[in-house]
Amino acid sequence: MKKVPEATIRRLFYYYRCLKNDHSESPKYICSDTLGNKTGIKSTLLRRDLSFFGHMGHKGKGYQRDELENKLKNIMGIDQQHEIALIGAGNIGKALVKYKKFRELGLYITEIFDNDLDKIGRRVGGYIVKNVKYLKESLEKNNIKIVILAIDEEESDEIITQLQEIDIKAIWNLSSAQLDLDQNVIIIKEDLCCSLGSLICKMNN
Amino acid sequence: MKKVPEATIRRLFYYYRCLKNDHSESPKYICSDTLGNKTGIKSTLLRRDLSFFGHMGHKGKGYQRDELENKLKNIMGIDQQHEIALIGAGNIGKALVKYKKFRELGLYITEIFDNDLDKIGRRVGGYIVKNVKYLKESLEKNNIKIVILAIDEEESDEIITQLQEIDIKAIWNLSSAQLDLDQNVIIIKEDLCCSLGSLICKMNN
DNA sequence: TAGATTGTTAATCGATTAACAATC
DNA sequence: TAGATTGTTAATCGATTAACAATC
Repeated sequence: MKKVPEATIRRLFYYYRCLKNDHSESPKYICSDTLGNKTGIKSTLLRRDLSFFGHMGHKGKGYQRDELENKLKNIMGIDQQHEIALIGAGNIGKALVKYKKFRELGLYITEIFDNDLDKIGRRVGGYIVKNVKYLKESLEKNNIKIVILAIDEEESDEIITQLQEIDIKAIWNLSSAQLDLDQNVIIIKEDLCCSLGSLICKMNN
Repeated sequence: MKKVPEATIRRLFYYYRCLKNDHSESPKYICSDTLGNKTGIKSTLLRRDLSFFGHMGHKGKGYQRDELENKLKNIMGIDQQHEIALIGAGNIGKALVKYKKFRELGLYITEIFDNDLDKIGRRVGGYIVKNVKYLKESLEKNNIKIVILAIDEEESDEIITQLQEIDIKAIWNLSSAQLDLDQNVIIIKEDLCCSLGSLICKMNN
């Protein structure tokens, strides 16, 4: 099978969410034009995206809603629950713990770590913030393979060194730190400062 | 002058931040190889990016640090302060108000709005949450042209209609709502659910 | 059969990389 | 002058779009 492009992967979620949120249910089928309009993605691109995963539609009819929703869920791996560890119990970290929509996707933050003694031991969204020095031990014990990194730059070096020693599969990096880990750890970087900065820059250019 | 590519704009901020945070100052010049390594961007791409804005470097020497930092600041438009309005005083919104790094860039959230009566009137990070029905009035009065949208999906339709009537320049859309506004409003969408969802999807593919 | 719509192939567009002449 | 490094041009890569044959 051909390699699925990065850009396609990012769009799968939009298709999925649109189907999930659209409870009008009644027409059993939805065509690429309709789903494309709702998600703001051209229908031809949508069809191409979906075709990477085999024949998902029905010629002359469109895509069967339930079927497509379930297939997408399965492809994205959110048909099962995932436990996630959060490193950094600052403002952003705390907001993420309380963010309901992750849970709707079966994504649960069940461990919270920080290196700030003021934060360790406190309760955030029902979980007690642990000392980051127990990170490795705790992730291995609970078999957690996904990490959200929401630390401040100042704390980063120490924590990045620790991360290198743990067998994790994926990191959602919300910090400004640049991670140079093992090739086979999936990393998505979401740099809020950079994003807002780009907005101002675009305004100016 | 040639149109600056989207991708270039996003990278300018990395170059800028790297220079700003690197207080080792001592060598007056930094070459594209060094700055490229620090930011994780190939030096040839970096040079191409910068060249869109004229001759920024000095052949045989590299880029003069202060000069480049200031030019970038000027190009991005963060050499002056910007006031920003936040719509949505939920978990994410509150975290953004308290986020120090925006202020370091001269970006200040000075108005906060919500449509939830429980939130209106409360204080978040020193500012009182206003009723979103005063949005237009308040932004015009204070001449605010930049909006951060951090609302829940449920509230979105009403608020988006309101946004259409206001003369704003840029929106940083952290909600899952799809905005179809005037062509000349700059919009950057940062969809946290989609981003974390893509991470799980990449793990699976 | 006629109409609708998918899935695929080729063409286009945009972004990155490689190569290197210009020049400090 | 020799070495270093920029800025630019051409080549490559990857993503989107247009066109359309296949088929329900």
